[in-house]
Amino acid sequence: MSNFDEVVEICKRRGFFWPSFQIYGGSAGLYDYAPLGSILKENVYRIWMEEYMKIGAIAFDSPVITPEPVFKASGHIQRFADLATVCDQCKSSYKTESLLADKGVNIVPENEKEAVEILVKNKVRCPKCGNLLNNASKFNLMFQVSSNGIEKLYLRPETAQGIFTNFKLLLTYNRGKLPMIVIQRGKGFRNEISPRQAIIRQREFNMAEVEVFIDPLENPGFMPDAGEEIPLLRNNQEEYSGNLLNAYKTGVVGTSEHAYFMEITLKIALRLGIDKKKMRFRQHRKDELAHYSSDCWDLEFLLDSDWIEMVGISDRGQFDVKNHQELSGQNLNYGENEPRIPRVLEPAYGIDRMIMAILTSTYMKRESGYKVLSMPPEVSPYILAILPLQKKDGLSEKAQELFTAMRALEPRTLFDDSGSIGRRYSRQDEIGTPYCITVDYDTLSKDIVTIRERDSQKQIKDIPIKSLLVSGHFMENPILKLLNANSS
RNA sequence: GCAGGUGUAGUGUAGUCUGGUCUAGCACGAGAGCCCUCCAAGCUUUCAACCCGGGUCCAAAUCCCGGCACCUGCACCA
Repeated sequence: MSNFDEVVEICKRRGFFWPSFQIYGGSAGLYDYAPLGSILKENVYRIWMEEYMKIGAIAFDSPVITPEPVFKASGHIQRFADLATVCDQCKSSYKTESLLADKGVNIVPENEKEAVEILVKNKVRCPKCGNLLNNASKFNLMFQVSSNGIEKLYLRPETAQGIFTNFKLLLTYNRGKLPMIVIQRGKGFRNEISPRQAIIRQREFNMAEVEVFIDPLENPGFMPDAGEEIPLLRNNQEEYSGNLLNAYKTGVVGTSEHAYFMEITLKIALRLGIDKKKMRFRQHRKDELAHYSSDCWDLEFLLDSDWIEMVGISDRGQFDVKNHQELSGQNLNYGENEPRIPRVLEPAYGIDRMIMAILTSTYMKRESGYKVLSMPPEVSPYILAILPLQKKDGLSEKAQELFTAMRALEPRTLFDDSGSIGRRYSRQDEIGTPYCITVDYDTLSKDIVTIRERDSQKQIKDIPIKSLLVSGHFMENPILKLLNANSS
């Protein structure tokens, strides 16, 4: 079993995620977040939002169902619906556009009919078997929603357009000032031909997008600190390793704002517990850039031996706002004396992929073979488990009593009295709970408990219960500092 | 979408080739209990599966067809 397979096995068994609708045989590319995963996902979103609010972001939330004109303006109707050609001899399928490009025909056909005409006229053959090709069919990567039959509606493939279409209102809200950072979390939908690798490639997925609106005439003043070093792979294949300030200064990253948001992104990934040794930034080649993008750096994560895109930080320039202005006829300019279209930098986060990165980064096996998810406490679904040393002699009841009191203070608290104490610790290790409180005979006589830390398996004994039953986050309890000092 | 492979309790698997004591075995898991003063110990006991539909046959987990799902490769990945 690969590392990835082992993590997926834990996730299904313990309840991080499950394939959806299994009683009807399942459906490709759709996953449920199970009880533990649902909490984990919220933690990821919370941390993401916190980091952006620290730099002044404002929040937004728009519908997933979106009328057609929005995607006409954004270019998704044209560029997101590919024409596909299938060889009727060997059944291989191709993107019609690239077949034509290979033949030296640089026309993007508008519809099926035109595509067939061009294919036949140029005698395009199947690259595999040499058969003459004569068909084309439209494959839309966006899901269309049926409605009254007049208005065409789509499920959004990205959350961004909801923000762009509200640029004017958001700008007013922001007292007319740029730069303006708008964040939105939510679902995105893409009709993937072949969804794969559990929650890595789904048809419905969780996104967290940021649109940074910048005055094209002014320096927005975003400048990275000399923070963590990270490998950067440029689109000319040159590799650079350094912090993002130097990456900007040496011209590896084109603008200071691009470098700045790359740094914020790296900071979030590290806070989530994703292994720095398994991350890199990679710049898109010109031919792989999205239709709206002029430059893009992905934060990638190494999953077994494949690099997976987690975050795309894309320079969308004036593309979207400009197109919405043209198509809607609304004035979307910024500035009174010298009206101008803002330009946009977009960090877009694939939350499900980040979750997979967290899980595979923090997964480890003890020498005994037992498995641990050593997630940062703020990320793990539960922070605390209350465990009686044994079930008998009133220990279970005493633990239950403490649990009820603790859970009122720290809701991310579990109780478990089944099996043996070792088994209970192990269960908590496997779902990433960083701290266990053990109720033993001293608890009955002296109201003191033992705290056990997940990664080191170290314990501190003789903790008075009343020092735990204090308001405020459990994570900030000074007792834990003691434990961390002891275990290091 | 194409080609090949696979599909057995919550998880991982045995059995499939060669149809028949398979009323489907094992391990982990989960539940109840016993035992136990700290890292999945042991004991008793319970729960739980042949992906779905059709066909062949006296008889199908096993063979055939269709569907669905998963895996690998190709293509796709805004």
